[in-house]
Amino acid sequence: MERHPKDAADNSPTGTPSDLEALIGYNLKRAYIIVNNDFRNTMGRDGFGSREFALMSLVVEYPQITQSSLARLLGIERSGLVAIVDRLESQGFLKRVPVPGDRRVQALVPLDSGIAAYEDARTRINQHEDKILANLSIDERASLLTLLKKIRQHEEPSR
Amino acid sequence: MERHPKDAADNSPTGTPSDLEALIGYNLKRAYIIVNNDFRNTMGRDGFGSREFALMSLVVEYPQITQSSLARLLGIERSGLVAIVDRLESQGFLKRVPVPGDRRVQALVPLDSGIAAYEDARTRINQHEDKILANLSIDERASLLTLLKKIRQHEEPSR
DNA sequence: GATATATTGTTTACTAAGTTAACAAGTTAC
DNA sequence: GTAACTTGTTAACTTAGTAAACAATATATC
Repeated sequence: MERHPKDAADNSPTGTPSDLEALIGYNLKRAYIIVNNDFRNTMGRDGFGSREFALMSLVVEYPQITQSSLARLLGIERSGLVAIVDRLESQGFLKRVPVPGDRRVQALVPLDSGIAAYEDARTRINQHEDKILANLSIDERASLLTLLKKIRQHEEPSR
Repeated sequence: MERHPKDAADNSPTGTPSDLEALIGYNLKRAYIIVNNDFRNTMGRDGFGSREFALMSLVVEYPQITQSSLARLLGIERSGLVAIVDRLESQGFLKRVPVPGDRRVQALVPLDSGIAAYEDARTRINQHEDKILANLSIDERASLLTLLKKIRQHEEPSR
């Protein structure tokens, strides 16, 4: 009952590898969508989204980091960060603290429950990556990482 | 004048490769964003978006293809396709034609100006891919393509 | 020390690229 | 003939952002 009615009208997948399938950009997008969907499924409705996770990861690694630094590291706009930080703060995962030297700045500090949630997410994400990369050998994973980073060299250094 | 004021407050990038940077998912997303942005810049304000291009590519390759087949091939919902097809039709790049055997279906047929626009986009996209993949050798490109396709094997076969 | 320029966090309004649910019209399976 | 399904479509919604403006504060330059 899963069969699609070989549309009388069209002559779609003849097995020919289309132009499209030879494009890195197209494959990158499709792969990204799969990975992102599995990330969501793995983390569940209430868990970290990928932005929240990435942000917490950096806050845990660099306690007292500034929102502007964070935006630069994550490659997103300062304005976009606000909502993410708001959410994480309201969940009690981090707090904004004033910085002595500069009254414009509010440094982000991870709270205990935030660190715990991060560690927890971290292990679930390892499983998630193991799952989506099940078809790749260890070498292939390393290779993929390297290749993606080579593409990332096209990033504007920090704006 | 491009220097960022080494925030007195935070101890951000110490050169340590963060946890985050070791994740394929994160690198995939960052790479995807770069590629997508360059795609947009390459195609310009009025050119094809990536969805329009992908769709036109398949319509050119499989004239008379059905919207449902297209949605399956592209991995998106039928409902999402409608707006894209509307736009391409209003631009005179393709038309919907009724199909003799099945009155529910409207096959998509590329028009001459659509084929021309596609060919044109195609060459610009080749340049775009050459640009974003400039750091990769021919072998590395092939390898990247293969690895991305391996991730794509996790797609639900066609729903 | 005054003034110009820049940075920080924030709000608001916007856009892109989807999804889900519902529907009428038409088709296929039993 | 009826039940179940497919097709294209609309409408309402969600997610992940961007861009522009702003007040408060900091830095640089004369």
